[in-house]
Amino acid sequence: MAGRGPLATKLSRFIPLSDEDVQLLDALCINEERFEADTDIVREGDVPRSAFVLTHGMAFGYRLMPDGKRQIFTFMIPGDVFGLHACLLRAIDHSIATLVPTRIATISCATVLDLFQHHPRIGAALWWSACQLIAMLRERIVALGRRSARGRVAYLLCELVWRQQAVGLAEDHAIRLPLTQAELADALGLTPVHVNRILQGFRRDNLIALAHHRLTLLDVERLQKIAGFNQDYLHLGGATTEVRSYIDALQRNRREVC
Amino acid sequence: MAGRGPLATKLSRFIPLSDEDVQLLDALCINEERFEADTDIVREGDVPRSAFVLTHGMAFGYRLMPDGKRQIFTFMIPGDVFGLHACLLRAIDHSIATLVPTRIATISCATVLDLFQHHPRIGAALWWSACQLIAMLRERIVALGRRSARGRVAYLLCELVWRQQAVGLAEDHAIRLPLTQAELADALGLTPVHVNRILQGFRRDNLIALAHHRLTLLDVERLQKIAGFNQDYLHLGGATTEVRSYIDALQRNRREVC
DNA sequence: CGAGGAATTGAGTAGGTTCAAGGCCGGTGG
DNA sequence: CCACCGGCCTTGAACCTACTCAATTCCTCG
Repeated sequence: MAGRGPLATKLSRFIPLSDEDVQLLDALCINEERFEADTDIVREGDVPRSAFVLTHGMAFGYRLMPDGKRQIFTFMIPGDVFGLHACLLRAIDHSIATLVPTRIATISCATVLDLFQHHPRIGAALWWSACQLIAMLRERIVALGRRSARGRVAYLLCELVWRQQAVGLAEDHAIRLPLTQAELADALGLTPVHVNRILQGFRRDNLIALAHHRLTLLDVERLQKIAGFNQDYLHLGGATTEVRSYIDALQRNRREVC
Repeated sequence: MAGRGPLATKLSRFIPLSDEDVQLLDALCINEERFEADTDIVREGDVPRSAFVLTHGMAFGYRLMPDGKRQIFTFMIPGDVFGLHACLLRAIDHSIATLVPTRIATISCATVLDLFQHHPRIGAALWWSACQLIAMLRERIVALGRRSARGRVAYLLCELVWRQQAVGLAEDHAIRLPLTQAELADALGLTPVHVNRILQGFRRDNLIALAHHRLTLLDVERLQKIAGFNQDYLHLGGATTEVRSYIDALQRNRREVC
């Protein structure tokens, strides 16, 4: 794990990567672009040029409504790949902005295709990360559609902590949370005022500690119960042995051809 | 277009397919399994065996909460591919059920991988359909998070009509809509009672006609305004010429290798 | 023709919003 | 070092959208 970049760290959750794989993934992240906090990386209507890997910092995907309301649908943390699917489209249908100073590596569409064609193991791992993205979107829909405000807040806090744990950025259920209550509200379909009241309640009940952009989950079990869910949807278990051996076979074939 | 199956019809929206491609896609759909109405095709916790193509009928993806509440996040119509991303996972995190008698073709995971490796144009088109799925999930999040109940209903009715138009199943903004108001409610995060009142209002305002499971949008423009959106997110415009030529190049390379 | 699910309607309620004001805190400039 | 400023957090009170519960009617299908 030592010296390994966040992308390799994240993908190795799914399937063990060879040294060669890790080097390749780390190499993809060398050419980083730096963005200030509160800056758009991608804007609705842009023509897709490439996929992105977030290596440091934090960002979010959002859309603005005609009346100015904002909905946030994803938070990106180090190791997250995004825009992978959009390469084929005419125009991006949403915006992405940073929350803090953030570094982003770009991967050209050609490189993406090359990875899928020539590096089955990495391709599979990227595919898996897309699964995870889709599962998170589904979970958000469930939260917004059928969970109470308390349940929504509990769910989002758990998700953010679990994801950061998966890339080694959390220690003992504590993470840096550079979000305002307004941003939490825009992610959860609530108003900032109401998010505030709920966070107050959680603090009073000793469920969380949250101050100075630092969040600690004090009672994960009870939070999960409030949210009515568990972390299965993040599919952090890694590939089954069948899938692994299948992918390794592909990888061997590939090498023999070359 | 004549004689072409719904999958080929849908994918050719994105990129022109060769006769060979069409034959291949149609062949994938020959082995259909038939399901009754109101039957689970996939259940939460199942081990993924294959991807699916819905060829006739209609289905939906949903999740049940511990307290029995249900959230529907996707409706599948003919031509839709699903489970494509799940092949790599240990367990499916949601269920899928039919609304009406439905036919489903299964595509083994191996076939999926083969399509991506050996048929770049089809692979790209499947990729595009995944983009569309993701975009629809995002749109649902926006709807549940930031649209009023009226806006949500208007949005979903438009989406269902537009999607059926894209596979030639709608005539003049009219479709078959085999949903109960309870199912609409579970997709929109509302109660059946409230959905009912909103539909009443839409009928009174001559926005829609809806009876006997047949829906007609009488004033799409006004509905769009109520929903505050347009159909860009479905990415029905097809690939740009650059993308097309790039994919065609891949296809040629592939052929030369073989 | 009868039965059961779906649609419809009404009345009362509640969870979350809106509006508005005040307090805290970190950063900046003198 | 302190004073000021602006953004964010916090709190209160009134309001409203959508929910709940319950009863009635309508369809559809056997």
